[in-house]
Amino acid sequence: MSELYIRVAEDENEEPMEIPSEDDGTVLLSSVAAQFPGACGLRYRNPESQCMRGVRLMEGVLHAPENDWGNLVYVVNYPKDNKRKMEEIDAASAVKIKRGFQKTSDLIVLGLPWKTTEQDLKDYFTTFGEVIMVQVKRDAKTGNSKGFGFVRFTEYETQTKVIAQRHMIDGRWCDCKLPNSKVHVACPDEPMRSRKIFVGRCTEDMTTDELRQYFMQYGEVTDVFIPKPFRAFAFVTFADDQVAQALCGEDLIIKGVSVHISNAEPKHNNIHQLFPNFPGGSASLAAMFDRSQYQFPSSHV
DNA sequence: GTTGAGCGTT
Repeated sequence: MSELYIRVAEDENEEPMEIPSEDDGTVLLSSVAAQFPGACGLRYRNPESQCMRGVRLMEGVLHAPENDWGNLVYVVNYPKDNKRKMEEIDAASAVKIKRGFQKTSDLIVLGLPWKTTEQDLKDYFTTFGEVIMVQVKRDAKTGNSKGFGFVRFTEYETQTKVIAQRHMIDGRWCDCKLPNSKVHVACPDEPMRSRKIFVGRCTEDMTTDELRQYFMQYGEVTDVFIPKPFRAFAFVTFADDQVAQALCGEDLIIKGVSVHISNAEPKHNNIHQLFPNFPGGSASLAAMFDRSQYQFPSSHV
């Protein structure tokens, strides 16, 4: 109750980082994840038993043991396996890469300050890994930045890391994403397993932040979408499709309400809704789309 | 000479 900050580290022997607590003495999982992307909880060594203990987590809120965080160093938990760290998860996905041989692709960098140059971008992103291309998109006439650009890394691991976090560049928070044109091109012949879940029976008081905080315990959340006006459901997207698939069919309790998790259906399931003038039947078209790398514009797949 | 969600002239 007394501390404004609690000390958190990836490992007991590593340099701890101070994480702010809330007014009621709790700590938001999102506060931890802001410094340790992908974190799903905390643990600590109980001074009496010398055993590791989990910190109580309810709906994205971490509660102090014995109502007092004390002076302990708390250790970050990562999804799937408490002993497994983010690097090891990345290593696991590196196995997939070997199999499917995933190349790196250009990443779009959104939210750049107007003044940021390509040299600035290169200097910043080189701190993550070797950079092979940077671009700042500019108006052809004036030369003014359009506020976004592109970056390409040599290592796929670097790309994964960069996408997973936000970036403070010249005083503004920026996001790096796979460009729309490249989404799902990375693994063309893999069957599409959605990273997005449908959350049914939502109540109107559930906010995107609350849903994000809740679902973070299962894995890294990359997007939360609540249709407006209220329609009693939401979409949550995870970084890992396995996390999304594992939750399907579950009934989960959020803010005391039972919500139902199922697969997110594509928003558009009729080709002719997208291309009303396209000749011929839809069967061959559908087959074509199954094999294509096309992503439905602004849909929730 | 302004701006702030988005998606790439060469």
